[in-house]
Amino acid sequence: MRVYNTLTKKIEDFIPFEEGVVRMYTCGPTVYNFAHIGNLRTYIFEDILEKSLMYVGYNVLRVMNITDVGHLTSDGDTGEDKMAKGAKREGKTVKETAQFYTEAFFKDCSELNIDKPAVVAPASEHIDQYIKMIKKLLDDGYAYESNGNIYFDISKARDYYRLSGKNPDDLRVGVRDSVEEDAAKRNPADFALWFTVSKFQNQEMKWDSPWGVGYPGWHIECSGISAEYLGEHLDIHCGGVDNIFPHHTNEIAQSEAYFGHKWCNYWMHGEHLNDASGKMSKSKGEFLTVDLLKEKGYDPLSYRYFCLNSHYRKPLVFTWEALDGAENAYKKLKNRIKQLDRTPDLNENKTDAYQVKFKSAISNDLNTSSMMTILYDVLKDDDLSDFSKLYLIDDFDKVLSLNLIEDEPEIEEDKEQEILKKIEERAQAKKDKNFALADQIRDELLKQGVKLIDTREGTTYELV
RNA sequence: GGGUCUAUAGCCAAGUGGUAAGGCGUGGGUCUGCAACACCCUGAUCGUUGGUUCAAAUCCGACUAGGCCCUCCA
Repeated sequence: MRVYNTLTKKIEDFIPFEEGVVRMYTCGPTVYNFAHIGNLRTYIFEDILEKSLMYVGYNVLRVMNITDVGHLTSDGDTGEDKMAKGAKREGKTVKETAQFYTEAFFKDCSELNIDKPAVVAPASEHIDQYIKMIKKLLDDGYAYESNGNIYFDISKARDYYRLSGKNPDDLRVGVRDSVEEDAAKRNPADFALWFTVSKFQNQEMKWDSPWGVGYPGWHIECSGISAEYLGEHLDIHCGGVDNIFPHHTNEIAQSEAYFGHKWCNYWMHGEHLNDASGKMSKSKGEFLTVDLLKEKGYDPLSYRYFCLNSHYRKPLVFTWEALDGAENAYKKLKNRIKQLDRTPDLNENKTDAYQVKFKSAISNDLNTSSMMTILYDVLKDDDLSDFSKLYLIDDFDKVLSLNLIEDEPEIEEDKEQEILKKIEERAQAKKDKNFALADQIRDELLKQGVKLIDTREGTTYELV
């Protein structure tokens, strides 16, 4: 399997530390509001990655954090704490808010067929782990205390900027107006590991620590949780591109300082979903959620299809027109599959070749678009029995997760008789050229969820 | 200002040096009482411009346009 590694900026062979096992960490959501479909794009990518790894034979150990402790509300560090603001808006405690949006997040995921990682770790439940790490970083001289807070000294880190490719001399502190410089830091680029003093004294969630009552910095959360569940070597770390700097950069600095060796070999980042005006955000433009798509009558899986037709490392522009196209294509695809004959008749030597092709699409840095093409090739192959097609589609769907094959809905005996009777009546009406009656019967059945299909061999039906 | 990514038909998109996959849409057609379904046909020389090469969408340079990041947004 070959993947693009942000660390080396190259597509390289994937080799895990332990043969056959992949330790994978994915940054999870901050649960102060609903996720928008742009957020979800990244989770779709990670889901495809996990399933692809399993498809080619790896055992995947995957961990995701849930950020439920204080972070800031706006893009800069002004404003209220995100969690606190969310809670206030809802008239709930921070904990209740976190709970509510965590559930909402996983509900969205499930509608998009995104599997829940084996371990889902709320940041607020791993404070001891962060304290343990921070202590060691202080002991080893990587961190220092200043004005009540603990900071990481980036000058001690090995090649701090290597993930982001940035040049420290060119970084500007406070490029965005809303960002203020923290005078307590030795180097403006140092970052906080533990706060006891901050602009947000009204934190609802605070914990005791050797340095006083306070709360952890954002970055230590992922390093801590990852260390706790996945140990000192990580194979793949994922997230959105916006996390490359500073979040992942800081994670590398902390974790490697803590372990004393290289920590994670592969860094993979999902590109953003943009709208016509650029980056999608919760504060601007239409707030696109899975629920909104459903309200507008879309199948959430049409959005998954839309994402799979593109590549995770390419920015994708969302328009309703594009989603319409995806929904149309997705429905057509499912419809074609539905019409395949399920009589067992497997053509093994032919299916193998397609599976090899599919694997090579996976190996090509998760080329989902090619995977889709192979799927269409299978459907079009006249030398393949319907059963073989279904076998392959079912196999590919382990990665694609588009519910391509659905069980035939069970139908009761007398209900079936009734439908067949109606079809008879309609056939007679057509014979008599009584098309009004024929159409009426068709409409009535459709209202009951029975769609008639006229073919040369006669009329059949399907349940919709 | 710096970093980074992207640029292929109306839209999504494959392509990793040998003369442009696939999907959606559009238009035309077959089938049909009509419709739906299905099926057939239908389109681009690859942002611009230099260069390397027998050969470039594919490699290198410049330019143009756009996205994202530069302290807590996936």
